[in-house]
Amino acid sequence: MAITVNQIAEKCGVSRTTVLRALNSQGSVGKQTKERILAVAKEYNYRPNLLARSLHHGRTMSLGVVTINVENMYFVQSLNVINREAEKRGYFTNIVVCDESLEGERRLIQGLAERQMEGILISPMNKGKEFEDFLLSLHIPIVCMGNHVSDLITTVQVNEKKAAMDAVHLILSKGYQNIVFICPPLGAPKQQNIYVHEQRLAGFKEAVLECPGITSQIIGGMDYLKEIDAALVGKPEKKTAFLCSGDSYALNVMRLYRQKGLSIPENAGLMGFDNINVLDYITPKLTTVSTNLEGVATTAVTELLQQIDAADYSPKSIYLNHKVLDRDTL
Amino acid sequence: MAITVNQIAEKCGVSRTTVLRALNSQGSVGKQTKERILAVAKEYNYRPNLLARSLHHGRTMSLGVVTINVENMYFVQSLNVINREAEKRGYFTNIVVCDESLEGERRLIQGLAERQMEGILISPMNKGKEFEDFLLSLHIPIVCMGNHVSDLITTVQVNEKKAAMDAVHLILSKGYQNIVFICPPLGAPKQQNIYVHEQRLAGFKEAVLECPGITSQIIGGMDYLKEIDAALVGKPEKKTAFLCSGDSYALNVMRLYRQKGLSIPENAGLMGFDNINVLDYITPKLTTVSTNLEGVATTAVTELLQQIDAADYSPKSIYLNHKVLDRDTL
DNA sequence: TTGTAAGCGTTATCAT
DNA sequence: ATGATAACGCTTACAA
Repeated sequence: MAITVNQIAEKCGVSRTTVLRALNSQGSVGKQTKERILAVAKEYNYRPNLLARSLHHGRTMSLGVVTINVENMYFVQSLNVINREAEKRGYFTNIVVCDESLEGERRLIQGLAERQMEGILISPMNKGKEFEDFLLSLHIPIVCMGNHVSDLITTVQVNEKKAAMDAVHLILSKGYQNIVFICPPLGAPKQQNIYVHEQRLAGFKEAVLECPGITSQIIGGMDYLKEIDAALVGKPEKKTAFLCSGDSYALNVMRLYRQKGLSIPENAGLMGFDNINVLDYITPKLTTVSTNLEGVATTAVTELLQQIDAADYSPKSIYLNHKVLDRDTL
Repeated sequence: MAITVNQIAEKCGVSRTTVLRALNSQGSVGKQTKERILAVAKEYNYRPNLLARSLHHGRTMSLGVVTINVENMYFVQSLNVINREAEKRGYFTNIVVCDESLEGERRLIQGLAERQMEGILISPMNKGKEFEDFLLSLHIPIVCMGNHVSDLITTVQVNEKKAAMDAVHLILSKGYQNIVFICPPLGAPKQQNIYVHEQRLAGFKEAVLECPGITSQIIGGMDYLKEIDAALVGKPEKKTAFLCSGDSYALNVMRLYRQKGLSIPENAGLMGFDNINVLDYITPKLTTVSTNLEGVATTAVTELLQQIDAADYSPKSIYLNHKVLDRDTL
């Protein structure tokens, strides 16, 4: 469709080499010839074929990013950061979305590899030995964000367990005596990677155990809204707070309470996780934990680029600091 | 890095042709040879280089999508739809984000073209003759969503003008006598494409003109929150509603009112545009106009694929129907 | 100043 | 059943 170097060469009656020299202004080309070549290139709107170029020198200068269903908002806000950071270093960013399918994620990663991405950023939904082997077998620099898959792959995350413990401590410091941990991903199929949520669960359990006299409960699965009522039966005198393993779950709880004519935090405390952008628009302001999505993304890109550049890179586990945001729902 | 057909051939002491036949199980290959080849391919994890393949037969089976700053939420929700639709037809989707830079948008489009995308989907931020010429000069199938750039490029949109008129009529039907149209993009640099918002403005003006006795005002620019107070001076007895050219602006107004201790819709009516996903979490439920983002996205992909397949495709203007959502803020 | 030739990895055609 | 050869578009030695 577009004109090629060869065609320009033919039209101008010179060799491709000369055309190249003219286009890239390197080496020496006769003034007349150069003008003629540039004129033709412009007229036919020459545009280099980057596939061919990449094929030649083995570099695409492109990174692949695999995103979960963007509607989930979690992680979406990292995309800008990733893009900006990569662009600074001269890389092109290819984002693909896997629409919450385990198999889809694998296929997309494979596709990115076949398209010769120089590195891949991923917040994996898959897990397990087989998936780990798959990733390793690609022999491509990879960095995981959040979910952990392998010690041989650099993972950037926050210390989720510690974060959950801090959350529990904050809740207790406000005088709550009953804590319900809401973690829908626990109901996900076993093959699915819910490392982040498992860590939060672990932190929750440990923190609660340390405090005798506190009652607690765990709700997993996507029907959590329906289980909330049952959870409160028999604890009339206890001050209850919900700790949700993700802000959007907390927002759903908030909506449910509103629908029932109850209010937060008067009738129950509420706390989320992640500090997603939409919270700006929500009232009351949700108490939550910032898991520094932007920071994780930036670090992940930096780390990925290092891995691409350095022959002797060795995989790391990087923990960014989280921050408890004490706002209005506790 | 990864092993190539040539290397397999060498290792097995056969020609590439034979290797290919074995890998693709076409043509006939000796049983022994085939086994040997497959074994080596598996051992070294052979993975076809799609750049090379594409270079050969001139097809990448990939679409490019250019997204504005994803934090804006508008349009983000289309990404899933686009991806799903493209995948159904066997296409790979490459998303890139331009981070609200006019120049960045151009560079990315160019980059996608150089990477031989077979078609490009875009909700353009640029406009004008020069940009139009740029797009046309690429000689690649392109479909615009929302913003219009050229009659020679298929554009999928809703009738924004009509939608704005419908919005005004709804507001008036509720007894409001003063309407403030809030449209921050009007303050954007002149080179920026704000076609959608201009259409909404036009619809607003026309609808208001038809109703004598109604007072109205237009606030443009990003400082709209600061101008709201001034706008209400001298209209104490008039029932006022804000019509915002985008849901997020409306959410900001809502927040402002809340901060002042006022409430919506008691102290003022409020209406948005687009029906973005986050509205699900917001109370009171924002009255708005659904501009069918998903529908636009689906249609755009379908149209783009048609354009890729059919040699005789001719550009269209496609209008999807909008829907006024009469909810709780009027 | 200009050109020739080989190569990147894949595929298709035509031979043996 | 297997191979040789050319081609896709671009780059880079190495000549002339």
